[in-house]
Amino acid sequence: MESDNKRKSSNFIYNIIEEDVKNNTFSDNRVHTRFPPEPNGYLHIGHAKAILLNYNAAKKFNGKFNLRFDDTNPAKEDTEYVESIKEDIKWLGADWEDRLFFASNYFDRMYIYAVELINKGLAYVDDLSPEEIKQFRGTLTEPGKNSPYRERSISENLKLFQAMKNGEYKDGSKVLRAKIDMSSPNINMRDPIIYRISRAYHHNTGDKWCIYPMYDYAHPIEDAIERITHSLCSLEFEDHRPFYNWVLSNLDDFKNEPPKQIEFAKLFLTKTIVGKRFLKKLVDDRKVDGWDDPRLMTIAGLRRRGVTAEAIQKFCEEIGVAKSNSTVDIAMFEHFVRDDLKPKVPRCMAVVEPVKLVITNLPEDHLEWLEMKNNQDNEDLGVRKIPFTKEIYIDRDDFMIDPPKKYHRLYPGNEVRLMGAYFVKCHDYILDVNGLVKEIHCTYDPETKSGSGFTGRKVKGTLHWVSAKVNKESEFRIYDYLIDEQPNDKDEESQKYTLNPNSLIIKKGYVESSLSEALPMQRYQFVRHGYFCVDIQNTDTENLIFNLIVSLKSSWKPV
RNA sequence: UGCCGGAUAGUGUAAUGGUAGCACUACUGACUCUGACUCAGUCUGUCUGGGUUCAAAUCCUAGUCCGGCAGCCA
Repeated sequence: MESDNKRKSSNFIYNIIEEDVKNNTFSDNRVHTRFPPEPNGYLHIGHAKAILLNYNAAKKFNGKFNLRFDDTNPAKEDTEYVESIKEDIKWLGADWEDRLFFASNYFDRMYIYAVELINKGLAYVDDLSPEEIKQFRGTLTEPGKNSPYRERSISENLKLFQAMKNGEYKDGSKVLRAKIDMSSPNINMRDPIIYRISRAYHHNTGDKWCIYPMYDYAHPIEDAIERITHSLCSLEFEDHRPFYNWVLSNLDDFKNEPPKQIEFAKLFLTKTIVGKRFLKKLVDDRKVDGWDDPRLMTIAGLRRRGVTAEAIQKFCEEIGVAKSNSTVDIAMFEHFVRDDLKPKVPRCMAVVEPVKLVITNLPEDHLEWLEMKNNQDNEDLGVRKIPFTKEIYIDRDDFMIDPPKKYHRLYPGNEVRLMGAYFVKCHDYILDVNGLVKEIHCTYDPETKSGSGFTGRKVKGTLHWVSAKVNKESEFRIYDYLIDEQPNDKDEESQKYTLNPNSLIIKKGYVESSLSEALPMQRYQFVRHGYFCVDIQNTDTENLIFNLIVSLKSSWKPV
């Protein structure tokens, strides 16, 4: 739809690209984006925004999208993460085609470019210790001081840098720095370090290198080598942009059509922390069941929870993108999850907290197969049969002895509809020794059969139910937010948030017998409850495990 | 006390000098064999003060508030 398209197209990044295309800023009006993760952790919902933004920007302008691992710090990186990241991005639907790259594949060229900078008098080897470098850097309000090694000759720098590469110095004993301006008001321009010595084993290049380029130096080169046009990154790199441009403007290969760095605000969600430290600590402390625990907003966790890639895509499009930090209400995310699942999945009945209901005017061996549509909004999903018997289960909170006003469900003397079946009227109930309702006794009215067109009288409530005789026992994992209150950044930093002790509640109940053969990752709506997904690890069909994806909304508020 | 950003309903985001719109949330009501969905409606907004202009969310100016920056992390 045109208006739809127009609405989606309006964000400041698309506007910049559109302008560049119009002005032919990049030859042939090409557009080329990339997603550059460091393989040091799992991807989460915040990354999804960045991935899809890059991917959609390329797609929108008939451009290309690369996946590039920014693996310039072997101390923190691992192949395990490379694999999980590839899987997650593929699942999200961002297609890098044959353009999978690694920054580490450019190490040779980066070295040569560093030599070029030295030859131009734009880089020097510094022998200052880390502490000294810090001191010489100055502060936010005071300028830095030049290193005593700043004026070494080009030939000496060349020799020293090569020796660094050849492993002649200890880790941390020397660095290569860009020679810019120690008094710059932008600290990132105070002779930033571009190479350090580190003998860490690299997941890709092994022990070939003992010097590694720093992000600020490596990234513009990576982008330029891949001929990226628009290099999107998060807001905290805004201050780094001058150096990004400095690198490219001083390297002969990249003077033409250098990529443009554009910063945007990353995604924050209420009731959610996606910080790497936070996630890693939860996993390490076994507070959650691995990186793909359904309560985590990792891509893997969301996938296992049953959230669809389409829901995430739609959500990421709708939240838009801007330059101001903001926190999106988790309710918005949940809306798109429901919205996506609504027409797609079958609607069935499940009783999560069972209490027995006996239909006293039905014979003991009554078994009637009733036909139900699988999805009222999608006829393609067909119909199924459900067994109706004398004894059934309903959910405990659908019955009250002393109901409050406006309670539409079952109570003594009240009549409700059993979904897909008949009206039942409660005439009695039995309590157990603890005073808890043990059995509800009703009579049914055969004239009120579902689909019969009966209009004799109306009921206010319709209950879901499951036969007590023909059914499937199931486990329901009811998830809630991992954290109750939104912690501020400092809390996240110091791990001061409190975990919700009720983030996972396991309930045992019943589903319709038609779900007996449900397979892992199959999704359903359990009417009046929410959307559920058979757990991926649930290969034992004897014990079905359903993960709550998202509950249905409800305007019913018990007083 | 330095530099760089930012500020539009409760939340997120449009409007590129010309009717402040969309989505989510909340609340009303209608409908309902899901207290869902759907439909109808309501509440609520341009940070502040000046200026330019026929006309300002938009341009200028002075403030206020918020965020980021002093890793050999990215």
